Amino acid sequence: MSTLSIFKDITDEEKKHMFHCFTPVTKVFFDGEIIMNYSYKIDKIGIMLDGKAHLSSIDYEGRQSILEQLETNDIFGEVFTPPPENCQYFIEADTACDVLFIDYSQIIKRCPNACPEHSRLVNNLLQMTAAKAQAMALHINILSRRSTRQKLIAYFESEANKSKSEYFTLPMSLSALADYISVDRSAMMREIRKMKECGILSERSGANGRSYALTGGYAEDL
Amino acid sequence: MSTLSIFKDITDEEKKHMFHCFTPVTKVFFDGEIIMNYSYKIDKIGIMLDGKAHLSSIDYEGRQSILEQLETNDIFGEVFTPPPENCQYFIEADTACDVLFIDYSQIIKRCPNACPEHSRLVNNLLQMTAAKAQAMALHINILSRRSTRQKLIAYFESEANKSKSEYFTLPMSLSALADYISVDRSAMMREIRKMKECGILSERSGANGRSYALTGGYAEDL
DNA sequence: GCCATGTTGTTGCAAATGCAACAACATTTT
DNA sequence: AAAATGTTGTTGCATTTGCAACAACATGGC
Repeated sequence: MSTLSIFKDITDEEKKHMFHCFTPVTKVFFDGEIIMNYSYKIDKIGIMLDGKAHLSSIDYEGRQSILEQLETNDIFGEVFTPPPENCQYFIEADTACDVLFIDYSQIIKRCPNACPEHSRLVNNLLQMTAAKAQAMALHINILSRRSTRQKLIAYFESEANKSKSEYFTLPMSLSALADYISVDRSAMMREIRKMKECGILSERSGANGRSYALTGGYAEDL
Repeated sequence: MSTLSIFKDITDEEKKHMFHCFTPVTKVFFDGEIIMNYSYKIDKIGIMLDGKAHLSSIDYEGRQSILEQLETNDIFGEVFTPPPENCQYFIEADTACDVLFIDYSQIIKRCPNACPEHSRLVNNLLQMTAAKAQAMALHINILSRRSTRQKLIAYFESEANKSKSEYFTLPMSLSALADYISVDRSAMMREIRKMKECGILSERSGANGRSYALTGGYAEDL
């Protein structure tokens, strides 16, 4: 897969020209900072140029869910993820982050200059949005499983696929994973223990933390 | 909101010109027909010109989920919703459907003719993909609720918002709704009954079927 | 009419889950 | 070093949920 980036096929020279059409703003955030607070009617979209963050939801009862994990070249914004009522959505930096902000309306309005860089940027954004849809589809696939074990297996399978090796390291803490798959953390821990006892999940510790692997035959297992 | 459509701001004359860049195919499907079977590596995207359909997932245990409801001007395809392993995905028509198919690769490749209609089409597709992301975000918001009641409330709230009236009619059967919110149908029926008893949900029958309404105070209710 | 099919509605029961509460441990701050 | 913070790991218990199985009803085809 060719690297997906907002400025793919756009040179620095062309960028300057493009900035006549809209005025992008870059900003740096530190670990733990709130990058964007989803109120209503913000039409700015964010592009993660570098760093990691996540989109959290907190409902009126204080329950937290992790809706998205954001890495380099991911996009975010209310245009893609409008918050429902009674819910607070916000992007929180997990590392230092470089973020580019653009007005969505400026992107999709018909460019009066008809500049080719503009349309190339829209093309890139389409691809990044498609990639976002893929990430969301994976999340839906996981959440639509009816049991905690099935959710874990679906998540672990996708991680195993990404890592290309049998073992994979989790990109987040177990607490965060529980929020991502939307189950109670203690229930998830209990289920992970059971899966280890059943022999369908194995864990090992290495230099760079712990890693896990699904061990064959879990498909047939209840 | 301006109507979102694949050919927005593109005249019939321009369409002909555009067809030099890529070769769209339209096809008609009948109620119940399979519009697209997601195997791997199909890069065609579909645009629902008219009609309704849904994306179903069936896992290796035969469990069915409804991942997406598709209406006029919605888009679909593996580029947005790649199927995981051990899972079968397919689009099934719920009514008669007119569908337009385009190769995704033909859309995103740099247009050698640099035709303005092409970039307008990409612009439209970006907006349709953003709309798709919004629909998926809503689904994730519903599925991330921890109890059946919370899922139902989240779903009903979104339907109530759409209908602008207090009462709303369900766009699908209760069986399909259970698949969409990923809970057991009998458990869902049980919960709906309890919600009616509690007085947080009311149902009425009219000429065009049944409609429901959330009645105040459900937020505080356990 | 009759049959096949699909939806709605219900129940019992075993199992899974959420919740609350706690302990052990690691990491960072003061 | 001590304190504060966050993660991992555990348990008991009440409740919710999934599952299987069934009945009532509507719909469409023959």
